Amino acid sequence: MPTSSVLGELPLVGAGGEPVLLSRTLASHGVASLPPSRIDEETWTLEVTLPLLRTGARTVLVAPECDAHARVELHGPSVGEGSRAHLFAELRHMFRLDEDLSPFYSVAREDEQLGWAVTGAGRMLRSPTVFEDVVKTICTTNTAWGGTVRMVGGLVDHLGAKAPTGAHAFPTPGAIADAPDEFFRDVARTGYRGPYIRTLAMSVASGQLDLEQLNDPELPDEEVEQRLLELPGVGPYAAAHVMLTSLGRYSRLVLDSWTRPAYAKLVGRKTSDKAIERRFRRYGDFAGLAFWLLLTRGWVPDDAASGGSAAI
DNA sequence: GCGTCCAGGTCTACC
DNA sequence: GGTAGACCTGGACGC
Repeated sequence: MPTSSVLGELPLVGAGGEPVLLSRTLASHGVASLPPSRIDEETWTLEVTLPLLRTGARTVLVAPECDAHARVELHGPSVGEGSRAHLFAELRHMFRLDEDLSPFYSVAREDEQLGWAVTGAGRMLRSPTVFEDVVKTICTTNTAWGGTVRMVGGLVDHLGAKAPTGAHAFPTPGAIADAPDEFFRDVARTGYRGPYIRTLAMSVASGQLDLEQLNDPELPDEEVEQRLLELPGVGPYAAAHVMLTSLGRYSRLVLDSWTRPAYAKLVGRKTSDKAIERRFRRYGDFAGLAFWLLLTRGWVPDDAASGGSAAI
């Protein structure tokens, strides 16, 4: 076990003063658990390796402390105040603590199927960058989950900056752009997705493409979706997934090989995509989030989601 | 152990 | 605009 020290507290409260459930946020979607993150579903802790501002990376642990905040621990040697502030800024970004989910909770509170969510569910854990989330989402397309884990793990373990713990951060666009064809084919085994990921990384590394601009709240959903669909390897599923899990845009429904059967099981019959979209239209800008929450409620036992300290 | 088939989402060519 | 097939890998299955 690496030596560790307490770095500080992460408040579990949204921008509107609404509660943030650590367990629900960590279990918000599968991509959140891909390297360089690791989620322990016994203790509801997040271990993640993040790049520092200049060089290197550090591994931090976010653990339940009480309903009001989580405890943040640093693995390995201590860091200066600048790096500490940077790591906290990254964690606040990942937990979307700048987002006010109160408008959604106002809708959910009136809905018998979603009322349970107002205690702090619905907050999607995101990566430090949109680039990371887009690459990970491309790695989820047209493959089994094991393949996604292998591809992302390959990128992280071989191209990401190394922390003193031996763990690696997610690689920079430049590191991915510089990787040879053989790496994508023989190591990460990304298959036909290799050229997509590399082209994307080259565009971002060169400055030709700024994916982080998609965080701009002034951009309408339609434009965000269009810009995502223009990226190599990103189709309707991937665009909806990035909008939901990374960009805080909840209007699009993620319709894929898991959500369609899961919804069919829930309602007892197969339903067309258009019919599903019609049924969730009443949730307006939160249609995608409502759909997602209905399908994933069982991912966290209700007793584990009842309070931050309950999981200890 | 080997070969075959299938699932998975996106892209491209074709109608 | 809609459709078919290719892309690539891992897993399941039969022999």
